[in-house]
Amino acid sequence: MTVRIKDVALAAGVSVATVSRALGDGPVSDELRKKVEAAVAATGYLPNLSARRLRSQHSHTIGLIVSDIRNPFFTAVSRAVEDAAYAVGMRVILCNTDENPQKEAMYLRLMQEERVTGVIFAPTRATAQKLDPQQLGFPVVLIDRAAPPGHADAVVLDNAEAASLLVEHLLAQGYQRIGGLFGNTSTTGAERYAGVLAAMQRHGLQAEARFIAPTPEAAEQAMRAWLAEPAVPQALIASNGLVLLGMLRGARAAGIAIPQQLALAGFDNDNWTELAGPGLTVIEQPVYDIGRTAMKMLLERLEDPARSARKVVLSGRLVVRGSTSA
Amino acid sequence: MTVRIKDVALAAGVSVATVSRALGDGPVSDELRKKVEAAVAATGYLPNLSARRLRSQHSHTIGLIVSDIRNPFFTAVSRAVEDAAYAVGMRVILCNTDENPQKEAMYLRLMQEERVTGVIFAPTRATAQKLDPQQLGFPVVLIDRAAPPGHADAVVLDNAEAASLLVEHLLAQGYQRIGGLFGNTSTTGAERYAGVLAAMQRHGLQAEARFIAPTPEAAEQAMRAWLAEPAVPQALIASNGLVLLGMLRGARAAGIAIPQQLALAGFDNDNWTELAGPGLTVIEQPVYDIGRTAMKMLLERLEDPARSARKVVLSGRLVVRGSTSA
DNA sequence: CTGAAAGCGCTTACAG
DNA sequence: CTGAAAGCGCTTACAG
Repeated sequence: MTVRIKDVALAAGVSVATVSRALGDGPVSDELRKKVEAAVAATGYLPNLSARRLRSQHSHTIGLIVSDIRNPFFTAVSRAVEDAAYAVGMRVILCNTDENPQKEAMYLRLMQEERVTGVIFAPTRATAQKLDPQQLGFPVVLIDRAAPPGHADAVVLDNAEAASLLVEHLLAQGYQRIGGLFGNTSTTGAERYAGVLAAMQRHGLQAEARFIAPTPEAAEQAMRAWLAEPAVPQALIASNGLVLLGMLRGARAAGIAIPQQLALAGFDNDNWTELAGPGLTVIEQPVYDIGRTAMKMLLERLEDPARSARKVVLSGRLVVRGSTSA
Repeated sequence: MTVRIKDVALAAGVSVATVSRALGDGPVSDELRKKVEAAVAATGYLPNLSARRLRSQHSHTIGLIVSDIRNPFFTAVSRAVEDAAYAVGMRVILCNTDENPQKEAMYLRLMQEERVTGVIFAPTRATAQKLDPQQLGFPVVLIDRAAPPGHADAVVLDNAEAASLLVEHLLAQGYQRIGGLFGNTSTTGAERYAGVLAAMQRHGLQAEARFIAPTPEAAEQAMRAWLAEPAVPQALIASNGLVLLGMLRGARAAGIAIPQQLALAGFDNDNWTELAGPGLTVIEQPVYDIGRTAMKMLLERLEDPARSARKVVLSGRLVVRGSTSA
């Protein structure tokens, strides 16, 4: 039925070894290479990748494990990872964990069964803490979220710097009472809160933080609840784009005018932040660059498995819009 | 180094065949099954999926080929496909073609080399026309875009109905001179234009259409050019969310107030359409349902390869917002 | 229910 | 440069 390398060899009048070499980069005379190419064309041969992987012990496959591809941050990262992967002849297996440690464990196990070349992973805090790339059997590059120092390669945003940009901007606009909603499943939410707090404290101020599941739904609910309370901060910060979306919806539902009654800002320069109302002030992450860099680090790690773990820290860019103009 | 099925057999004191059966659904006595399970746990055995695929001739892998995962429509479809696939023990290979027939050909070839179980595909018009699932060697379910009738299974929106909903709404609002920007790479843009035209003609009216590359950039540019001309329609329709985004940006850049100076509507209920300005009137597609249905059709096709090609047509929902209130 | 053996389709030492 | 042969790690008839 389907044509195998043996059939090509027969058609070309050479051995299967020669066909294999001609298809790869093996040493083959021009004459035989021509014959093989003709036979491949004549038979319509297509190599069986499973056989190739089994025999060569190279899967040429990497795993990309994120919480939800529908988060525009991960969508963009994923596109970058796939571009970079296909460019070097690798396949990508995409997994959505929904911030669920059990799903993370399941997919990590799947990655082992696939004998992947490596994995790019945005883990929950719970999983990041007990992650041991050594015993996983493949290199891991963390994105967006960091593990304990020295544990794994990582590409992250400079959260302290970005939070500081946001806080300094808000303070310059005259806001003094600043708070925020932060995701509670990853290190990222915690780091961004820490950055906000540190920046505030440099000015002798406090920050009021609440931690929630990093979804629009949870954020909207928390926002409504907060806005119903007596003393709401003058400016609120969201720890990512999904939270920011929920907060905006919550503010609108509560009839709160932005920025007249409340300033709103956050992380992730998602499409809608430019277009909603007066525009939302955000930290733009270099999303494509994060994915591309993660892939690059993975390839470097494969080149040199022994080198010490390194963390690439990228800077965000403050995009000022109307949502924070007092 | 890595533990193979042979090692498990040795540890359990049984044959490799028994281990294989115990791991699968083969007939094994409770006693030996227990032994095997203990040996698997003790050795930390993880099956090699490449070997399993090669031997069993089942890849348990499906391909998902779309133009760009960053289009929220495909993002949502992809999530649905992946959920459904993992639920039945299948892997998904995601490919971005950028509406480029050459990339489409390359990825279809890759799918053949992967010996995929099937493919879910949103092809360009060029590729859809010459697509022959028979000689591809695996079943194909088209999404968003149709092929010539009877050629392949497909899950599509009822574009004529949706376009009609949009047009009737605009007419009811008092708009008579209606036009639009439509994507020129897929059947979808053409079908949505045809739907708009048909609905207009039922009222004895014409529609002014322009065809462009379905990207925000191309749409913004076309929009700016259009708005600089003397006679612009009273209401404009976008054939998808990316085009709509570009049109809104173009209108804003030109200082055109929506809906006061121009009504704007389109396809795809992307997040930002709810939040931008007065809100944009759109056709909401059942995005998750499209992905899930495509996967379901693929599984049915695998069950019954002989059944005739069928097309599932899903209805869109009109979401009226401020962008079309005269 | 169980095991020995063949074989899925390749790549890669090993000889020449 | 080329070929014959081994073997990657499994599953699955084939016997018993």
